Amino acid sequence: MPELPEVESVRRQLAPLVVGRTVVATARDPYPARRIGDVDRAVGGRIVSVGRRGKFLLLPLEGPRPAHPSELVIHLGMSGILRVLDGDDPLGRIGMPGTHVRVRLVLDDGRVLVLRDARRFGRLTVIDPGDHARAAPALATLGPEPLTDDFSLEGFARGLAGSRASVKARLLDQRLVAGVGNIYADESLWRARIHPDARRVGRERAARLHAAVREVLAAAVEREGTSFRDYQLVNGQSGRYLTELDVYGRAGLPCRRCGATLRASVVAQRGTTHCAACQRR
DNA sequence: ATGCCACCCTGGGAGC
DNA sequence: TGCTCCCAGGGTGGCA
Repeated sequence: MPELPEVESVRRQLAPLVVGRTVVATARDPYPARRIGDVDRAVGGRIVSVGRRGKFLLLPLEGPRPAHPSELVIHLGMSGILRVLDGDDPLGRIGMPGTHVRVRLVLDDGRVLVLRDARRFGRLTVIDPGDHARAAPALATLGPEPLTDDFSLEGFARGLAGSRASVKARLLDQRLVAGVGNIYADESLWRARIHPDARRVGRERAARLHAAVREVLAAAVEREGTSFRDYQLVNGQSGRYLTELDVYGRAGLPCRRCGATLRASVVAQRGTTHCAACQRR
Protein backbone atom coordinates (compact mmCIF):
# COMPACT_ATOMS: atom_id res chain seq x y z
CA MET A 1 0.00 0.00 0.00
CA PRO A 2 2.02 2.92 -1.22
CA GLU A 3 2.08 5.76 1.31
CA LEU A 4 4.44 8.70 1.45
CA PRO A 5 7.69 6.71 1.95
CA GLU A 6 6.85 4.30 -0.86
CA VAL A 7 5.82 7.05 -3.28
CA GLU A 8 8.88 9.14 -2.41
CA SER A 9 11.13 6.12 -3.03
CA VAL A 10 9.46 5.53 -6.38
CA ARG A 11 9.90 9.21 -7.21
CA ARG A 12 13.62 9.10 -6.50
CA GLN A 13 14.17 6.09 -8.73
CA LEU A 14 11.87 7.31 -11.46
CA ALA A 15 13.29 10.81 -11.88
CA PRO A 16 16.67 9.98 -13.45
CA LEU A 17 14.99 7.52 -15.82
CA VAL A 18 12.37 9.85 -17.27
CA VAL A 19 13.33 13.49 -16.75
CA GLY A 20 14.11 15.09 -20.11
CA ARG A 21 12.36 12.32 -22.03
CA THR A 22 9.45 13.04 -24.37
CA VAL A 23 6.34 10.86 -24.49
CA VAL A 24 5.93 9.65 -28.08
CA ALA A 25 3.00 7.21 -27.78
CA THR A 26 0.60 5.77 -25.24
CA ALA A 27 -1.49 2.66 -24.75
CA ARG A 28 -4.03 1.86 -22.08
CA ASP A 29 -6.60 -0.62 -20.87
CA PRO A 30 -10.26 0.19 -21.00
CA TYR A 31 -10.68 1.88 -17.65
CA PRO A 32 -13.19 4.09 -15.89
CA ALA A 33 -12.41 7.68 -16.87
CA ARG A 34 -12.31 8.75 -13.25
CA ARG A 35 -9.26 6.54 -12.73
CA ILE A 36 -7.37 6.77 -16.00
CA GLY A 37 -8.05 9.79 -18.18
CA ASP A 38 -6.62 11.92 -20.99
CA VAL A 39 -3.48 9.81 -21.34
CA ASP A 40 -3.10 10.75 -25.00
CA ARG A 41 -2.64 14.37 -24.02
CA ALA A 42 0.87 13.46 -22.81
CA VAL A 43 2.02 12.64 -26.35
CA GLY A 44 4.60 15.19 -27.44
CA GLY A 45 5.15 16.33 -23.86
CA ARG A 46 8.65 16.45 -22.38
CA ILE A 47 8.95 15.44 -18.73
CA VAL A 48 10.46 18.36 -16.82
CA SER A 49 10.69 16.84 -13.35
CA VAL A 50 9.21 14.21 -11.07
CA GLY A 51 7.63 15.67 -7.95
CA ARG A 52 5.44 14.37 -5.16
CA ARG A 53 2.65 15.71 -2.97
CA GLY A 54 1.39 13.29 -0.35
CA LYS A 55 0.84 10.01 -2.17
CA PHE A 56 0.58 11.66 -5.60
CA LEU A 57 3.35 11.79 -8.19
CA LEU A 58 3.36 15.02 -10.21
CA LEU A 59 5.22 15.18 -13.51
CA PRO A 60 5.09 18.60 -15.19
CA LEU A 61 5.28 18.32 -18.98
CA GLU A 62 6.69 20.88 -21.38
CA GLY A 63 4.25 20.76 -24.27
CA PRO A 64 2.85 18.77 -26.01
CA ARG A 65 2.47 21.94 -28.09
CA PRO A 66 4.73 24.96 -27.57
CA ALA A 67 3.38 27.21 -24.82
CA HIS A 68 0.87 24.53 -23.83
CA PRO A 69 2.32 22.81 -20.78
CA SER A 70 0.50 20.01 -19.01
CA GLU A 71 0.91 17.86 -15.93
CA LEU A 72 0.91 14.10 -15.53
CA VAL A 73 -0.61 12.98 -12.21
CA ILE A 74 -0.17 9.43 -10.90
CA HIS A 75 -1.61 7.81 -7.77
CA LEU A 76 -0.54 4.21 -7.16
CA GLY A 77 -3.66 3.29 -5.21
CA MET A 78 -3.17 0.00 -3.38
CA SER A 79 -1.29 -2.10 -5.86
CA GLY A 80 0.19 0.30 -8.41
CA ILE A 81 3.74 -0.39 -9.59
CA LEU A 82 5.75 1.75 -12.01
CA ARG A 83 8.53 0.33 -14.16
CA VAL A 84 10.66 1.67 -16.97
CA LEU A 85 11.18 -1.18 -19.42
CA ASP A 86 13.15 -1.60 -22.61
CA GLY A 87 11.10 -1.07 -25.75
CA ASP A 88 11.64 -4.60 -26.96
CA ASP A 89 9.74 -5.77 -23.92
CA PRO A 90 6.68 -3.56 -24.04
CA LEU A 91 4.51 -6.08 -22.22
CA GLY A 92 6.82 -6.00 -19.27
CA ARG A 93 7.75 -9.65 -19.20
CA ILE A 94 11.13 -8.79 -17.73
CA GLY A 95 10.79 -8.98 -14.00
CA MET A 96 7.09 -8.22 -14.10
CA PRO A 97 4.19 -10.30 -15.33
CA GLY A 98 2.50 -8.80 -18.35
CA THR A 99 -0.85 -9.08 -16.64
CA HIS A 100 -2.51 -6.05 -15.08
CA VAL A 101 -0.50 -3.56 -17.08
CA ARG A 102 -2.96 -0.65 -17.36
CA VAL A 103 -1.01 2.16 -19.04
CA ARG A 104 2.11 2.40 -21.18
CA LEU A 105 3.88 5.66 -22.01
CA VAL A 106 6.44 5.12 -24.76
CA LEU A 107 9.43 7.46 -24.36
CA ASP A 108 11.73 8.94 -27.02
CA ASP A 109 14.68 6.81 -25.89
CA GLY A 110 12.72 3.69 -26.81
CA ARG A 111 11.88 2.75 -23.27
CA VAL A 112 8.37 2.44 -21.86
CA LEU A 113 6.99 3.77 -18.58
CA VAL A 114 4.53 1.12 -17.43
CA LEU A 115 1.83 1.29 -14.74
CA ARG A 116 0.85 -2.11 -13.44
CA ASP A 117 -2.14 -2.11 -11.11
CA ALA A 118 -3.77 -5.40 -10.20
CA ARG A 119 -6.56 -3.93 -8.07
CA ARG A 120 -7.33 -0.94 -10.25
CA PHE A 121 -7.33 1.57 -7.42
CA GLY A 122 -4.63 3.65 -9.08
CA ARG A 123 -5.06 6.83 -11.06
CA LEU A 124 -3.19 8.34 -13.96
CA THR A 125 -4.28 11.41 -15.85
CA VAL A 126 -2.99 14.48 -17.68
CA ILE A 127 -4.34 17.90 -16.72
CA ASP A 128 -3.65 21.60 -17.13
CA PRO A 129 -0.73 22.45 -14.84
CA GLY A 130 -1.99 22.93 -11.30
CA ASP A 131 -5.59 21.98 -12.10
CA HIS A 132 -5.35 19.44 -9.32
CA ALA A 133 -9.03 19.27 -8.44
CA ARG A 134 -9.60 17.81 -11.89
CA ALA A 135 -7.08 15.02 -11.28
CA ALA A 136 -8.42 14.19 -7.81
CA PRO A 137 -10.35 16.26 -5.27
CA ALA A 138 -8.05 15.05 -2.51
CA LEU A 139 -5.00 16.43 -4.31
CA ALA A 140 -6.45 19.93 -4.28
CA THR A 141 -7.14 19.89 -0.54
CA LEU A 142 -3.95 18.14 0.58
CA GLY A 143 -2.45 19.17 3.92
CA PRO A 144 1.20 20.04 4.57
CA GLU A 145 4.11 17.78 3.66
CA PRO A 146 5.12 16.12 6.94
CA LEU A 147 8.85 16.10 6.22
CA THR A 148 9.05 19.83 5.51
CA ASP A 149 8.75 22.94 7.68
CA ASP A 150 5.23 23.39 6.31
CA PHE A 151 4.13 20.74 8.80
CA SER A 152 3.90 22.92 11.89
CA LEU A 153 3.06 21.68 15.36
CA GLU A 154 0.75 24.69 15.73
CA GLY A 155 -1.43 23.78 12.75
CA PHE A 156 -1.39 20.08 13.58
CA ALA A 157 -2.39 20.58 17.22
CA ARG A 158 -5.12 23.03 16.24
CA GLY A 159 -6.46 20.61 13.64
CA LEU A 160 -6.60 17.76 16.14
CA ALA A 161 -8.24 19.90 18.81
CA GLY A 162 -10.92 21.10 16.41
CA SER A 163 -12.33 17.68 15.65
CA ARG A 164 -14.24 14.94 17.46
CA ALA A 165 -13.25 12.22 15.02
CA SER A 166 -10.77 9.55 16.11
CA VAL A 167 -7.14 10.58 15.92
CA LYS A 168 -6.47 7.76 13.45
CA ALA A 169 -9.23 9.04 11.16
CA ARG A 170 -7.61 12.47 11.32
CA LEU A 171 -4.21 11.04 10.36
CA LEU A 172 -5.73 9.21 7.40
CA ASP A 173 -7.62 12.32 6.29
CA GLN A 174 -5.09 13.87 3.92
CA ARG A 175 -6.18 17.43 4.78
CA LEU A 176 -4.49 17.54 8.19
CA VAL A 177 -1.20 16.07 6.99
CA ALA A 178 -0.39 14.60 3.58
CA GLY A 179 0.85 11.10 2.83
CA VAL A 180 0.01 9.07 5.96
CA GLY A 181 -1.83 5.80 5.27
CA ASN A 182 -2.86 2.83 7.35
CA ILE A 183 0.60 1.43 8.05
CA TYR A 184 2.28 4.64 9.16
CA ALA A 185 -0.80 5.86 11.06
CA ASP A 186 -0.61 2.78 13.29
CA GLU A 187 3.18 3.04 13.60
CA SER A 188 3.06 6.75 14.49
CA LEU A 189 0.30 6.29 17.10
CA TRP A 190 2.23 3.45 18.74
CA ARG A 191 5.38 5.52 18.88
CA ALA A 192 3.47 8.45 20.40
CA ARG A 193 1.66 6.11 22.86
CA ILE A 194 -1.78 7.29 21.76
CA HIS A 195 -4.81 5.04 21.32
CA PRO A 196 -5.97 5.04 17.66
CA ASP A 197 -9.56 5.79 18.73
CA ALA A 198 -8.62 8.70 21.03
CA ARG A 199 -10.92 11.63 20.35
CA ARG A 200 -9.35 14.28 22.51
CA VAL A 201 -5.71 14.94 21.79
CA GLY A 202 -4.28 17.83 23.77
CA ARG A 203 -1.19 19.86 23.15
CA GLU A 204 1.28 17.47 24.77
CA ARG A 205 0.07 14.42 22.91
CA ALA A 206 -0.21 16.38 19.66
CA ALA A 207 3.47 17.27 20.03
CA ARG A 208 4.40 13.61 20.57
CA LEU A 209 2.37 12.56 17.55
CA HIS A 210 3.76 15.36 15.39
CA ALA A 211 7.29 14.16 16.15
CA ALA A 212 6.35 10.49 15.76
CA VAL A 213 4.85 11.01 12.31
CA ARG A 214 8.04 12.71 11.14
CA GLU A 215 10.35 10.13 12.69
CA VAL A 216 8.44 7.14 11.35
CA LEU A 217 8.10 8.54 7.83
CA ALA A 218 11.73 9.63 7.67
CA ALA A 219 12.95 6.22 8.83
CA ALA A 220 10.70 4.50 6.28
CA VAL A 221 11.97 6.72 3.46
CA GLU A 222 15.49 5.76 4.54
CA ARG A 223 14.57 2.09 4.02
CA GLU A 224 12.73 2.84 0.76
CA GLY A 225 9.34 1.95 2.20
CA THR A 226 7.53 -1.17 3.38
CA SER A 227 6.91 -4.10 1.02
CA PHE A 228 4.04 -5.85 2.76
CA ARG A 229 2.30 -7.27 -0.25
CA ASP A 230 2.37 -5.63 -3.69
CA TYR A 231 4.66 -2.67 -3.37
CA GLN A 232 7.96 -2.72 -5.19
CA LEU A 233 10.39 -0.09 -6.35
CA VAL A 234 10.90 1.00 -9.95
CA ASN A 235 13.89 -1.36 -10.13
CA GLY A 236 11.72 -4.26 -8.92
CA GLN A 237 13.27 -4.48 -5.48
CA SER A 238 11.42 -4.43 -2.16
CA GLY A 239 11.34 -1.69 0.45
CA ARG A 240 13.23 -2.65 3.59
CA TYR A 241 11.11 -1.11 6.36
CA LEU A 242 9.00 -4.27 6.87
CA THR A 243 11.25 -5.61 9.61
CA GLU A 244 11.19 -2.24 11.39
CA LEU A 245 7.40 -2.25 11.84
CA ASP A 246 6.38 -2.21 15.52
CA VAL A 247 2.63 -2.83 15.21
CA TYR A 248 1.30 -3.11 11.65
CA GLY A 249 0.85 -6.78 10.82
CA ARG A 250 1.92 -7.81 14.33
CA ALA A 251 -1.45 -8.38 16.05
CA GLY A 252 -1.16 -11.20 18.58
CA LEU A 253 2.57 -10.66 18.97
CA PRO A 254 4.15 -8.97 21.98
CA CYS A 255 4.54 -5.19 22.12
CA ARG A 256 8.21 -4.36 21.64
CA ARG A 257 7.94 -1.70 24.35
CA CYS A 258 6.00 -3.38 27.17
CA GLY A 259 5.50 -7.00 26.14
CA ALA A 260 1.69 -6.93 26.20
CA THR A 261 -0.08 -8.71 23.35
CA LEU A 262 -0.88 -6.36 20.46
CA ARG A 263 -4.58 -6.14 19.64
CA ALA A 264 -6.38 -6.07 16.30
CA SER A 265 -9.45 -3.88 15.89
CA VAL A 266 -11.20 -1.63 13.40
CA VAL A 267 -10.81 2.13 13.68
CA ALA A 268 -11.86 4.60 10.99
CA GLN A 269 -13.05 1.62 8.90
CA ARG A 270 -9.49 0.32 8.70
CA GLY A 271 -7.75 -2.67 10.16
CA THR A 272 -5.86 -1.38 13.18
CA THR A 273 -3.21 -2.79 15.51
CA HIS A 274 -2.30 -1.21 18.83
CA CYS A 275 -1.01 -1.98 22.31
CA ALA A 276 -3.81 -1.63 24.84
CA ALA A 277 -1.26 -1.41 27.64
CA CYS A 278 0.86 1.49 26.48
CA GLN A 279 -1.43 3.38 24.10
CA ARG A 280 -3.96 5.44 26.07
CA ARG A 281 -7.21 7.02 25.06
C1' DA B 1 -20.09 21.61 7.84
C1' DT B 2 -18.86 17.23 10.00
C1' DG B 3 -18.43 12.41 10.69
C1' DC B 4 -19.51 7.99 9.16
C1' DC B 5 -19.94 4.30 5.87
C1' DA B 6 -20.64 1.72 1.43
C1' DC B 7 -18.39 1.21 -2.61
C1' DC B 8 -14.85 0.29 -6.06
C1' DC B 9 -11.51 -4.04 -7.47
C1' DT B 10 -9.09 -8.42 -7.48
C1' DG B 11 -5.38 -11.54 -5.55
C1' DG B 12 -4.66 -14.35 -1.99
C1' DG B 13 -5.51 -16.59 2.26
C1' DA B 14 -8.76 -19.15 5.18
C1' DG B 15 -12.09 -22.50 5.63
C1' DC B 16 -14.54 -26.44 4.13
C1' DT C 1 -7.47 -30.84 -4.66
C1' DG C 2 -10.77 -27.50 -5.59
C1' DC C 3 -14.32 -24.69 -4.38
C1' DT C 4 -16.38 -20.55 -1.99
C1' DC C 5 -16.02 -16.77 1.05
C1' DC C 6 -13.96 -12.85 2.76
C1' DC C 7 -10.52 -9.50 3.52
C1' DA C 8 -7.13 -5.77 2.30
C1' DG C 9 -7.33 -0.54 1.50
C1' DG C 10 -7.25 5.20 -0.61
C1' DG C 11 -10.24 8.04 -2.16
C1' DT C 12 -15.03 9.34 -3.38
C1' DG C 13 -19.76 10.20 -2.92
C1' DG C 14 -23.93 9.89 -0.37
C1' DC C 15 -26.14 10.00 3.91
C1' DA C 16 -27.76 11.79 8.56
